[in-house]
Amino acid sequence: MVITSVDIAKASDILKLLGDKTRLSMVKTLDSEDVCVCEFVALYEMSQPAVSQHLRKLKDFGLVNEKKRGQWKIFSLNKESEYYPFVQSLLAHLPSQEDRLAELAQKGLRISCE
Amino acid sequence: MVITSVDIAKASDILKLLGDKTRLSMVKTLDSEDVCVCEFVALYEMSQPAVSQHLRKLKDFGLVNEKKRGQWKIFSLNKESEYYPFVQSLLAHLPSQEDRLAELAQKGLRISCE
DNA sequence: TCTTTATATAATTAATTGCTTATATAATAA
DNA sequence: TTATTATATAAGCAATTAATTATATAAAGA
Repeated sequence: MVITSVDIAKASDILKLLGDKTRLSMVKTLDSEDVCVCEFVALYEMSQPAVSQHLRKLKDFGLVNEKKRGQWKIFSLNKESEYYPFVQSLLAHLPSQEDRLAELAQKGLRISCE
Repeated sequence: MVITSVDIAKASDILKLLGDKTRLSMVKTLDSEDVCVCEFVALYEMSQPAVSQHLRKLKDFGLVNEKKRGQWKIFSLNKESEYYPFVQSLLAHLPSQEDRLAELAQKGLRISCE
């Protein structure tokens, strides 16, 4: 396994970004599936603007990509980011969030737009 | 390699703690050598109370240990912490801080108290 | 003893953060 | 067209953060 080096200042910026449980959970969730804004709103007890603002921060760091699908905005993890290996090594220690997405699907709150 | 799991809330707290370049640098530095407070004061352009406060936060999380040696307080990384594997996987991506310690030694600013 | 050195703690403050509400835009549905 | 749904942005605010200065304590040295 090749370990890419990230300078301290940039690394601490990324850790600060991920040092918020909502954003960290978002990134871990995106590690298994693409998710749209309204699904995140259903997933967290938080207003839609709050969710949008968290996602914007993740995007500003280039950690996630977004694409428009009809009225929905779908977010995905940017595996091309130079910081992806760094982030990935963190995510490996976190519990999978797939059950939370499954729960959402069971409530009929997942969108389908492919 | 066994990967230990850390829950999202605790992980985000640790990432927030390390999401400060001074504290992140301290932890990376301690990954190679034990360091006392006055050495950190020499290492960072920051007052002694600021350094003490950062070290206290690291200690409150159990990430570092301290021991008294005469008038000095020596800090070390707590490799017994349940979060050490998580932290270690981050540190692996950061550049070594050993040259900064060497520079300090060259200026005669390293203490010797063993 | 008195002074110096190393450290910790408390009070203060400026900057940052993460939410809220209000509002605007764009796409879809009726 | 009008209403609804999904999203983004702006303004405001309370809480948190990271530094500072001032001060206290303890150990070492003269």
